[in-house]
Amino acid sequence: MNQHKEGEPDDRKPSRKIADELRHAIETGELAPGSKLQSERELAEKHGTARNTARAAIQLLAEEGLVTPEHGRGVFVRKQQPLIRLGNDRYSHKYRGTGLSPFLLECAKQGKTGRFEVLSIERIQPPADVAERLGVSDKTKSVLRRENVFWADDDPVQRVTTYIPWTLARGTGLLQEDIPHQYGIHGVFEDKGHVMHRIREEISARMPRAEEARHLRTPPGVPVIDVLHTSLDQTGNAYELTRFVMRADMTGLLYDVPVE
Amino acid sequence: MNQHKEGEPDDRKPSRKIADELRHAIETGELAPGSKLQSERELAEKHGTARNTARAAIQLLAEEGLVTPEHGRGVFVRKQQPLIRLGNDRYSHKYRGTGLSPFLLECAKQGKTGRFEVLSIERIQPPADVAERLGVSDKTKSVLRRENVFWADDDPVQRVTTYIPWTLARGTGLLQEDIPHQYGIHGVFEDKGHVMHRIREEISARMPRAEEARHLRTPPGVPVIDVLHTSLDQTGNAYELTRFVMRADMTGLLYDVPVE
DNA sequence: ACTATGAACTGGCTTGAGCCAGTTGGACTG
DNA sequence: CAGTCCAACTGGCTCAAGCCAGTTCATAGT
Repeated sequence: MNQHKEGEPDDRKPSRKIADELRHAIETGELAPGSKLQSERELAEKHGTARNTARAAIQLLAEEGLVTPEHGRGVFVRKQQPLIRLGNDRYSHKYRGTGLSPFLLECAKQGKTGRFEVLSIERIQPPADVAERLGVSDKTKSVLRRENVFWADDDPVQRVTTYIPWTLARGTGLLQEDIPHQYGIHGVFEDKGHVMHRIREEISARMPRAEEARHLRTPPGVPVIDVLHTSLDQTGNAYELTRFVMRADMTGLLYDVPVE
Repeated sequence: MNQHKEGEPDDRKPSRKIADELRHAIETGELAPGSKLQSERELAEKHGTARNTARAAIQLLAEEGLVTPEHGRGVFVRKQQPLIRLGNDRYSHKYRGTGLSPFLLECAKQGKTGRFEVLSIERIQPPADVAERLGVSDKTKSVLRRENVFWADDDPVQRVTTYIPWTLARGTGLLQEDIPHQYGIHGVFEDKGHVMHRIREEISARMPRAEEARHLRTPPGVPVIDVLHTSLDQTGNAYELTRFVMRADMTGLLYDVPVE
């Protein structure tokens, strides 16, 4: 149980020592996922340290994402749930016109109820990175922005922001809230001569901004995956851009693509 | 500068108040990337709090990835560097046999010197997820594992672990340390009748495990991107598997793929 | 011109005390 | 029996003090 070799002086800081011991117990399954740790006060007494020190140890584990403290209840070993995997096939032709949403299908596959919520639909001035990728030169309120949040049961899972050049979006009904995200809108683009031919997705990960953490209710120690998606038509023209900000503890990505 | 509305009582915790003020200064550019914050002791005195409280504020920002404390030097606003973007075209035929490595090319593009280091090459018993995806049923030391670390200048950037069924790897020279990662090895597979036809990549993000944080020297508040790559031949057979663990503050992914 | 020393700064970590705010479950009340 | 209330638990946060360990740089000694 104790990590240090006999004979050698153990010069680890007390907080690290407690953290190492707990981590070891978690990794060996001695502390099962979902189970409750000893309370801060108990840990402190057991190791002969101040409560602050036990607390620091727990924070170390929380930062690694191993553990989630819950105010008034205790500290729990995080159980990693199966990820909702969004694949590049979510834009596949096979879904077009079926009314099926890959996100909702994935939720169903895991016995969860998926839904989405429209935060806002506005005609705005695009941020620089969006304007650049959409090739929008005139910046004055030239894009339609639609902001959705997707839920699985009672957890917000991803925030989806779609940008569409206003010239494409005008008079299409895209302002209506009952169009289920981008899965229902691609017909509109085809009517205007833009058939989705390729997609380009720039992926990065980071800790959530304060506002994103509020929206997505991410526990501490959970990063987000940030996907900047661009839809290209046959001529390589970008006609639609979507930014996904996804909770990394609930979602993942899957690409199954040909080698070119 | 102060975030709270006049007249209303400001019931934010002192640590959050300090953090909010600093965050605001960072977001407005008042505190430029790379610049040094006031010391913990100064911040504490300025806000009339204990040093612990100023310290807690800084830790909040560090968890968000806005700031990096450096022992003995100070706390600095993190400057986000351009990401080294690895695309799905890194497996493209255009690189085959050229000796060019997309990773090293990306480094060069940013004026950095890329190199790689071989941690280990061993014949081992595969972990369950690897065995499953490779379709290896006999688990006894049936795969070759090769572990590399890629560097850009003096920063470790990604840890790359390649698994190859031993039946494929035997007698191929893959045990040699001077083969530059997987970029040089695909010819071997073609000799054995496995031409790379599709790739399948499962992507997730998380905080680094303690050991990964040591290897990659990730500052606190920096997650890793975890990519499980599988190479498939014409018959859909998985003949090679590679796991990338990448520092999210230095690397990103790019997929430019056809819609099928 | 070089090197060694050390003071004065930085963050890292701990102590032990206290109060606040959610949560839980049992006892008491209608 | 259903509800209310409260004690005892949980983590959240703060204080004021102290010591340790890196870093930096001016100064003193070669």
